[in-house]
Amino acid sequence: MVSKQLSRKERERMRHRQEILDKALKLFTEQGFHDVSMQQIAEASEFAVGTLYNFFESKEALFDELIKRSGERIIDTLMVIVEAPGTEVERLTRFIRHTPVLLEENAAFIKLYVTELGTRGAKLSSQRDKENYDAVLNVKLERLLEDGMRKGLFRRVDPIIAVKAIISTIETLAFEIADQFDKAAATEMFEKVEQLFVGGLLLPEDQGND
Amino acid sequence: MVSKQLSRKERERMRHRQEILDKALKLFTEQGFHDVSMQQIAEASEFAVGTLYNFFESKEALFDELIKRSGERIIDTLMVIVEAPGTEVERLTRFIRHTPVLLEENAAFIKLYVTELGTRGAKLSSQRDKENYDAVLNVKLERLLEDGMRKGLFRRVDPIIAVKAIISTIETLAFEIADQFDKAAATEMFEKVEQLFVGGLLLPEDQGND
DNA sequence: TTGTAAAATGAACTATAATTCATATAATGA
DNA sequence: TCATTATATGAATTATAGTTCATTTTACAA
Repeated sequence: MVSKQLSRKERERMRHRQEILDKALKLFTEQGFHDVSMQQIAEASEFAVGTLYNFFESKEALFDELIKRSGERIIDTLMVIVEAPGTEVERLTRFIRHTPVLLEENAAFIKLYVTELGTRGAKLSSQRDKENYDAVLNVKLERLLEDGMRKGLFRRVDPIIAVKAIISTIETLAFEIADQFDKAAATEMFEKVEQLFVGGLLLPEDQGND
Repeated sequence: MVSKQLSRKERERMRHRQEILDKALKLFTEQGFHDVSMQQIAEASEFAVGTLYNFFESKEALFDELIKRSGERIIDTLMVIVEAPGTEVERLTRFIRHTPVLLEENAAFIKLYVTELGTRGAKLSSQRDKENYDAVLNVKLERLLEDGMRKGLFRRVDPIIAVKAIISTIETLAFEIADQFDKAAATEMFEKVEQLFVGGLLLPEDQGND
């Protein structure tokens, strides 16, 4: 919000920083946090190990930055979709259908996010961030379902369980196809997810509207 | 199948082996594969590091054994349930409802299984075993759903997606509660999962049968 | 051209942890 | 009791990887 005028040098530095992050993301995605060494990141980004430490406090700090950057962006996007105008059915539908777009733009990152921080495990400090994001998103989705039920759009189910089912399904499938991403295939896949959940949550008399 | 008559010495050795596995499981569950050292396992099981290597080729071999033992047993149990007699609705219901029982008997192991090998990641050699088990189980569940759809019991959805949704939801929730397991709470939780999926998959006219 | 500061370097240091193996201990049976 | 074998031990070895820092290189302005 503040800065706009960065000197050439500063911009250069940002670019270098980003290059390191990009290469690190690729490696972490392929091999996982533990199995990537700073040496490897240095070689991949064509800097010396020492240089990495000019940019990042530690290996974990580098990783955290990776998570924070893209993680926040993705969660923000989803948040906007969940809160957009429209009926609960429309909003839930859009939420599920948006996954392929996210995947297209962030395939490598999403794979990392899901592998290292996905609904399980708690090994890294950035796990905390992830949990905070998720908590907020989950609550919003729960509200969405509750509202939908109140209005008689959705069948009555436990909203907490339903949200967890939806999120874990999306994460799992997203992970599976993040490698060899194909937009058409992904779109088709998440339309089926939508059919499963929206079709399943919708009250019988409302089915076949879409 | 073969052995029954083990000498006292052999039995003793098996017991020691099992003690090591038990302590290792506990540690791996709490801290993850990478963050547990052979030293720690040695201390916990009250053997020397060298002794561990008399029982297991390597740290990874120890881990693999852990996965293989309980993993096979659990998958076998689930397989039996999926293939038991009854309508598709009953079989799917029993499958989902059986989770609390599994959790009760194998809380620590399930947590490990899900954390280190859960639907994501591919870091350890035992991942291969896990994938094989899962593949077989998934196919059986897919058949179950297909049969149910053919008979008009279930709404028509993509069975592959549906199975992945069911499995990932169960795994995620199982992981969440494996720590502080409470039978009653777990039972209630998985009844809700059942309502979500079975209630959602069931054709409208059949709802309210159970 | 040259002095200074910023950036980059990578060998060396440190820490950690898997694995080995010469040695000690215990069990067994003649 | 003693010889033999199996089992257990843990210090030493090896390997790996995160981190540091004295030195070099580069960028830039006077």
